[in-house]
Amino acid sequence: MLNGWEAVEETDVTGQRTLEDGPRVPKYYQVKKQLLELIEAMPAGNPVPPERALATQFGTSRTTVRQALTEMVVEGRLLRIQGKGTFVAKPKVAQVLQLTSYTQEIRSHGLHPATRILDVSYVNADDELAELLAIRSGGRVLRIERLRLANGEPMAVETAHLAARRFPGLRRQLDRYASLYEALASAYDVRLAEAEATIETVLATPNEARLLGVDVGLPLVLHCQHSFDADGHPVEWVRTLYRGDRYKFVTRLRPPKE
Amino acid sequence: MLNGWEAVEETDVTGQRTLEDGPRVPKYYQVKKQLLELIEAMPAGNPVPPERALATQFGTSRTTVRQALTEMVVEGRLLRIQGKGTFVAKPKVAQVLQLTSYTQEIRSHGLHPATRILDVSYVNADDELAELLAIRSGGRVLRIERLRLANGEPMAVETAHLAARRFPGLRRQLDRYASLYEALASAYDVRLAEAEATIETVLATPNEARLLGVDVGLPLVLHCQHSFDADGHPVEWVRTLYRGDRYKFVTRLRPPKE
DNA sequence: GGCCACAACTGGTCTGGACCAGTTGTGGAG
DNA sequence: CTCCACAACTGGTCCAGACCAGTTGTGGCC
Repeated sequence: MLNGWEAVEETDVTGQRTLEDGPRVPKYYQVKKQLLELIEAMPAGNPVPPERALATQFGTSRTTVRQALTEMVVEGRLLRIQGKGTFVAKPKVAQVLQLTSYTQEIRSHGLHPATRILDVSYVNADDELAELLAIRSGGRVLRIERLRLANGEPMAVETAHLAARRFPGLRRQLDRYASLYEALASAYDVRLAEAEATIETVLATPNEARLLGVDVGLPLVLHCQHSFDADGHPVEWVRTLYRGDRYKFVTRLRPPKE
Repeated sequence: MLNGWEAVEETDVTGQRTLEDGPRVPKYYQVKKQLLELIEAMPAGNPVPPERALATQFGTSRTTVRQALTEMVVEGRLLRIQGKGTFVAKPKVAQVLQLTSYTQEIRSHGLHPATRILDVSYVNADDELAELLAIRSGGRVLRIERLRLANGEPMAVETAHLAARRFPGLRRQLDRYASLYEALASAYDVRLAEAEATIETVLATPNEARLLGVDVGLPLVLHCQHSFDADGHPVEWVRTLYRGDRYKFVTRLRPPKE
């Protein structure tokens, strides 16, 4: 009777019952279905019963409950915080795939954007990066690592790479302007005209998990963007890790050119 | 000595050793790092030692090894088949986000495309679908569910929805042409001009897992596409589930219109 | 009321084991 | 040689338990 969860009627989960006359469905998936029904009418932020209570309620092991909960966390339906509990998650943010600044994008969702600089340093380009930035192998590259937040909450880790030779003194210019794109436009008269991007699923390393405030192994969306100016010269290569549980992406499609 | 794996020198995993003077790193993550090194020089298709052998080799439990392997499967580095074993996976297919047919797209990767029709039926549109297709709520919609394969291997499950009223007799026309888009062009003089798409991470349900030949809970990429003709009228709404371990997506970005 | 220690609670990791489900190999019979 | 039954192997699911790590509540002291 601690949180009132014990008062919920006990549900028997029949692991062997099929959903659609097909082969057996895992027991944890049955638990997931029932949990989805349970949270259906709950507003974002609403607490969900603790794992141990759910295990008792469903008459199953905590491992099985955890597996169901984990899937719902990955899909962005639940938010799990060690020591605090499990809560119904906010809807995903729809990120438009276009060349715009993070700040503008987040503001368009009515959220308050913030950025924390994690590291700014010069590194030497390996073969791959050199080719992307059209510099010689080993050339100097400015590397800017940033944590992107919305309403104080980490949403993405972004690492930008720009050729030092093309943008001399850029590191110092960063202090004068509100954003990298503003610095490029004002100090170097360079604006992004086009980019090529790839998107794929990766899992959070311990480092990334720490930065984003998530558990190790949570699926992230890796977005790598290769940007060009109006003359077609490469400007930057940016690698961004978005929380897969917090984002959906929107884009416009056209037929291929002949 | 069954497969020669026992001859590999035993590695001691120190779960408490930190990677970068930060907090502890999970033991399974250490195992993952070592497995990544192990498979680094292996070609696609190469077998990986069985879980039980790896558990012995690393001096850890099978659960811990499984957790590491699972992450590598999710990331598309390994392919796991029940009863057979675990193998180094093929590189991801880079899918360009544009309006083109599945067949053309797969062929451009030098793979052999195939499509299996799972279901073709008329359904009544709910409010949301009706709005997407610009028909009244409850109106008739042709629903086409297909399994997309490459070299005989399932890659995606696709469900297209089109307004029956706009395309009378489309169901019968499907038998005359090689693809839906060809049928639309030839029988109705309709070509897709533009589409709006969303992309997000979901996990395979038991049904989807069965169709795609993967395990329940594997992360998939959900791609929902709302397509229009040259006059801006909606043509279709398509929901496609791609294997997140097999695909990366490519797109072109431009600045937003003022 | 504020502070602190401790207990109780929460989720995260790991162990060992049992059992299920799919694949492959082996031996015997025809 | 082929076929079949069975054993051994593979990965998938589930259990119970222990322990770790973070959060919150409680009671006692000032």
